[in-house]
Amino acid sequence: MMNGDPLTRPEMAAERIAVLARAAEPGARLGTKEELRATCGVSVGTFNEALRLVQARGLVSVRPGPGGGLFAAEQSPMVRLGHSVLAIDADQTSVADAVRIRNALEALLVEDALWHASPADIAQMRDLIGEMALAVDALDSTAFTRANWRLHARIAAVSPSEMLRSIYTGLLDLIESHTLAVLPTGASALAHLSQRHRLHADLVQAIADRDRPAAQRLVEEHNTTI
Amino acid sequence: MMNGDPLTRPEMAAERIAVLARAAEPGARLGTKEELRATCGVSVGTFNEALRLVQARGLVSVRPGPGGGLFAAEQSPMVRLGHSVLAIDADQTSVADAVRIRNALEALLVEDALWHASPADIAQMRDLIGEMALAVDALDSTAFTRANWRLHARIAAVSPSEMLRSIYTGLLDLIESHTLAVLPTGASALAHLSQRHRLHADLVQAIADRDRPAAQRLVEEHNTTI
DNA sequence: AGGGCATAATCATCATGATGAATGGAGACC
DNA sequence: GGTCTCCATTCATCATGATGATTATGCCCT
Repeated sequence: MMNGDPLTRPEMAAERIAVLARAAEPGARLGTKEELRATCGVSVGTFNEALRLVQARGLVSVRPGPGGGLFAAEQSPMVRLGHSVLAIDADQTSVADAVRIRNALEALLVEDALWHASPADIAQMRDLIGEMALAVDALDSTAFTRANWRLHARIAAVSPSEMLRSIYTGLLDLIESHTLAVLPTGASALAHLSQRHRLHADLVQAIADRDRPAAQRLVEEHNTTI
Repeated sequence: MMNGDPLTRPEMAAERIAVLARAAEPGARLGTKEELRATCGVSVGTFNEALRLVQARGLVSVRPGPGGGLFAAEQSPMVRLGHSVLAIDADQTSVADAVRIRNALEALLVEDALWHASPADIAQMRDLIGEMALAVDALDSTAFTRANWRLHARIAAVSPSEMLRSIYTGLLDLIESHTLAVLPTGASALAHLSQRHRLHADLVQAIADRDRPAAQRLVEEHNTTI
């Protein structure tokens, strides 16, 4: 199933069905299961496995009864978006891309936090700022980075937009999984961590104060300095 | 498979396996197919269908031989991102959200176009600007909007970041599928379309001139006026 | 014309058995 | 110790048959 692996028989059959479904008008009848199974040249069980795969992708629907069988379905736009993300070649993906997109979305999330953050939300953000401060004191840049990510995830959680949250936290996850190995250490790290901590504390304060101009300035600074 | 439909037997079994896989450490052995099939309480064929589903989601891997069977896999971050997008409840998704996220990404794409657009790319953008002009003359706001979307898709296609392109065009697709029914008509539309056309033509000119400040100003204007 | 019923088509799921391939581990040999 | 072979384990795919559910259509009755 992963890029580069040879396709299993059900996967090949699924791809065959997908090609037929995409070439048809939405709602068009593709044929009975038996007819399509013969077209794919696989056994009944293997065909059923393939069918599960293409149904899960929203490409076909299946009906019993006279005139029944397989019908081309139109993937909903959300499903298309999900599958286009799944189809991204992981080898062509850089952390820099993810960071860049994430930074573009940061401003939206802070905007949402200005409007939607409750006192309880802000208290939790402050807890995380406290954890970041402990990490600075301990000169532990790994712990600092982790707390920092948790702070950003917490800010994101305030947004009422599920789509925005999902995309953002997915990107954060991707960045996390690639970044832990290259964290700065040493005396210069202390100044950097302190500065970074200050920036985040000021950001949370701007959210708590509902101070949009300050928040926007801080996001801009956040996104243009590492 | 869609939200709200009763789960089929293979889907229920797949969910059961997914729960087990997520609860385990990556790489941990979950058991033989036969053991897990008994746990799920389904027939062999149904279990195999379920297994295809969870394998496709990157949650398990399967090995033959002594000590073989099912193993918990760790979804790659890209796969997690794709599935989190797939899991977004379509009923909770608004076009306004999609537009907002798309606008945030627009600046990145224009930035990429400034650096990566070839003369051929720019010529094609200009063709689309020409189509938009024809639509203004014909007072056809549907055709204008379509040409406008194609222009944006064309600008996006210049970006070397597959991730950015995929997310952006998926959002554009989502916006397209929801928006066609509410386009303005009438005399006021002419002034609006002309202004909008002018804005896009200036944007393409800024890209062609590699004029970053102008491009940024135009994106900002693009994103703050409808 | 509308509603209900019967029939046929088609699918969802179940059950069973078989062959060939892939894998890991143990034992034998150098 | 390293390598190779053999054996047992386990899976991938195939084949066949069955039952019960769902669906569309046609016919009959009111």
